Amino acid sequence: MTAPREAILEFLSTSSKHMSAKEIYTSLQKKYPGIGLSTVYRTLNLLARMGIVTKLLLGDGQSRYEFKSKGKSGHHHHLICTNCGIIIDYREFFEEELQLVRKTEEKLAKKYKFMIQDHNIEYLGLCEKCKLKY
Amino acid sequence: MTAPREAILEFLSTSSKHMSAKEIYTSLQKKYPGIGLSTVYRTLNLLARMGIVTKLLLGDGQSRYEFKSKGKSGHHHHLICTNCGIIIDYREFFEEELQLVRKTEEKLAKKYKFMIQDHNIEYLGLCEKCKLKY
DNA sequence: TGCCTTATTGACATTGATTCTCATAATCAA
DNA sequence: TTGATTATGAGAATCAATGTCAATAAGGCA
Ligand SMILES: [Zn+2]
Ligand SMILES: [Zn+2]
Ligand SMILES: [Zn+2]
Ligand SMILES: [Zn+2]
Repeated sequence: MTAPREAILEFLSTSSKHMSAKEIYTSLQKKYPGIGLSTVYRTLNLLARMGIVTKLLLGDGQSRYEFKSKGKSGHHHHLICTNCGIIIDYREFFEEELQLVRKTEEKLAKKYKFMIQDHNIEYLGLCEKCKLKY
Repeated sequence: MTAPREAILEFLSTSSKHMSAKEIYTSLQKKYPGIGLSTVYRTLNLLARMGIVTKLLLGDGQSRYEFKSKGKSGHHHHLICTNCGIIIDYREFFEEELQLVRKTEEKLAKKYKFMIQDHNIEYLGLCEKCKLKY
């Protein structure tokens, strides 16, 4: 763990969610001048490969990253407005939902001989504001 | 519906899945020379906005598109190898999953005042081959 | 049918996020 | 220290996707 990496990880783990690489880079300049954009990208990819952060692909032209906090309180899925791009983290799973995910993972692992490591579930639609404007 | 649009839609609806814009463009050149790459992109975005094709963001640097065939036999979710990128469409555990998706949609719609239009569910892991090489 | 308005097309240029390159600097185990 | 190894930062390069714009095509109407 080097200083730039710690700075990035520390920032991600305390910041609000779903930041782009450039947003992270800019935010870090204030407290950590001199850090390079390349390092931000490299570190984010590294942390993603290590399973410490999640890389989100939301179709707005840039990847977004969020710290993957452990435990039930951290894990969540996304509700995304296809018009304005707002992202809502929701954690109100049905017990059934967790059970089903586990069961599906098992079945898929067996049938397709995959080693399943993660899942993404997202719902897309229009948020309260964008609903009105169609 | 113009000729280029029909060509793209016809191609997508009969081709194998998950094609990138450039792959679609190249494939069409054979049967439909003269079609422009811009037109391919414009048409894919149009069809995606119309809900006729699905735009997939898989993190390999380019969007992929698949025809969204109606009915239970068409709708599916994805199992993706994070190492080699292979994508498996799975359709089998559908009844339970569909019920749960509907129930979750209702709950989210009410709580967050969203109008939910679609969902993505994907499982990530290592495929049979990539499992061995870690 | 012929005319006119509007939408679409294709070639090309441009943008912009991400990755690459490479010389310098930090890390770490003897 | 010392030398081998890895990480860094500045800038260049890549390349998917979008924008521009003149030329075409579509579609409505007399
Ligand atoms: Zn919105
Ligand atoms: Zn989130
Ligand atoms: Zn694989
Ligand atoms: Zn598919």
